[in-house]
Amino acid sequence: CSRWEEEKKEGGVKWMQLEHRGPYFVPPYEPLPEDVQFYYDGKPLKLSLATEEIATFYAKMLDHEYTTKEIFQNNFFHDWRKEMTSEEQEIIKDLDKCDFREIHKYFVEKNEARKALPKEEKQKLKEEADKIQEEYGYCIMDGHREKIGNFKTEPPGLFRGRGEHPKMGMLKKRIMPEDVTINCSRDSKIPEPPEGHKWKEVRFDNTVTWLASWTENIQNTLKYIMLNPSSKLKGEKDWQKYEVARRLKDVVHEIRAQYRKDWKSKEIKTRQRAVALYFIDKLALRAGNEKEEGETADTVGCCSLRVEHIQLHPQLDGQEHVVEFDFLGKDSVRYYNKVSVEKPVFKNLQLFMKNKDPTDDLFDQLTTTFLNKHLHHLMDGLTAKVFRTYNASITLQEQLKALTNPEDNVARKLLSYNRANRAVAVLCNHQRSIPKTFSRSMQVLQEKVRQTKLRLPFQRIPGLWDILCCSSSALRNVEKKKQLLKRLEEQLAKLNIQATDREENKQIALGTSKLNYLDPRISVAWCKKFGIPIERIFNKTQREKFAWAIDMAGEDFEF
DNA sequence: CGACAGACTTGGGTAGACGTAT
DNA sequence: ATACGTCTACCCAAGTCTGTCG
Repeated sequence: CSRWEEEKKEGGVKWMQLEHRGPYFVPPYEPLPEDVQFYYDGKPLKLSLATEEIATFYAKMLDHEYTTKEIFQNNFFHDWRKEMTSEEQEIIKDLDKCDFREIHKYFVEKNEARKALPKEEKQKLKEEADKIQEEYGYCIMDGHREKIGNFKTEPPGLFRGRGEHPKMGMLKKRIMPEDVTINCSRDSKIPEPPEGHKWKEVRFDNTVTWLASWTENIQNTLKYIMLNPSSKLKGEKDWQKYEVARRLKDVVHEIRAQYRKDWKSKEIKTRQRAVALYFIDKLALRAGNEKEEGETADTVGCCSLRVEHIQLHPQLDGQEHVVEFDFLGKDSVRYYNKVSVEKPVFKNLQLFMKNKDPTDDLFDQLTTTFLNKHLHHLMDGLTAKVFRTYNASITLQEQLKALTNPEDNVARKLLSYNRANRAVAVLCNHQRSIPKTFSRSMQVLQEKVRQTKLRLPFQRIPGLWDILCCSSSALRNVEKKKQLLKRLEEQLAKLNIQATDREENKQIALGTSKLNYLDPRISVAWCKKFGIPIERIFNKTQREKFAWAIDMAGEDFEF
């Protein structure tokens, strides 16, 4: 455990020593060959270098649906024109008259050519990439060599947010060393900017964890280069997060009693806070900070729910006091759920919605700051998102307890694990789009099941072999057959489990909860208790990220 | 306070590495 | 050995929450 339990630093200090090479910059733009042309109004037009580069961004995206969106086109064209020479601006006035198809074709072919490269060439490219990773991908922090999460600057291109993003298509500019702030320790070997360039700033701030930062031009916010999750720094933070969630376990009953009381408060503000907290606790909703309108896609969380996002049904499908939620959450993922709530919650919701327009805030008196202030006062370090961590982890633990049968084989136990994981993913609304190859690969699996069944001989005639048993050689034969049958049956069971698992997982993403919400010590303990090798549930990256938990948790760990 | 900047976690999508079946 | 499907690593956007400033 030593690595995870070294000395605590005071006063927000995150490290004593930090040395690194700075970011790796994406290579400069390579002009198109002479014979690849852009056409305007049917006629070839030679573009200036900067204009051409931006044209290639658009050309590369031609077969994406979003280039057909008006917002995307307008944003792109507006930003593109800004970078044009005045001569180009004179000519290029209508995006519809721009023909990028030849450029598009050029990149498609270039891509295919790269894929078709001989093995040795590919090997060479990989070695070059590895060399860059080796040189720029690691830093020294307090004497440990640590992997960096993202050591490359982001390449220029066209911004594509998620959902109906008002800024889609805008030009994301190339990051230059002059944009980059370096953070490292004063006495370290300070990274050299690329030849002929200088850094925006070099600072020595050991109260933050980032190695470099720059401001991106779309939202005008900072981007950082930080450590990989496998690092000690990130691991300790992660551990801390779960310890806070475990402390919530001790007081959550009091908190629940409190918000039930608050449903009847004289203050509307208090009632709103109590109902919102009920949703955050029961449904694992996100806090829902307010966002600047028009700057991002229209998505909401709990505190920013609007009247139009819920419908109240006094009765529905034999249940009472049903709230029907329908809204776009983080990443514009739809949250749709019908929940039977306690009567005072229902009554309060009716009250909050009275005389409001659909676009009015449901919790008009509530902000995340106000909610979190209250939570702070209930428990040290408590914020809205801790409820998600707590409920996810406790659900996994309970589900594992309920679903795991010690008599089961490994495959069955793993199915139980995945089902427990799935229960959490459903709770947290972690969805994915159905994989493009899903139905085909499902068919392939079903066919395998069928084939295996066909190979099962005599399966429905028990005792047949006993009858056939009349000589010693026949006996040996029968023994062989029995072995074969057993193998086939096991294989069949395994395939069936695999098929079930895959079908149930069609629209559910397990990764996010596994990586961010489930205390890994629960999984480690489960593996130890039931003799499952840890590799069966955590891949290499996950084992690296959760090294602290694998080190610490015994089979009797309780969240 | 309320807006805003800053720092850090959480999120889905996807290219391409990788492993497996044929 | 190769084709093929799966999984991982990476990408970078989009959240949460804290602190500061006027």
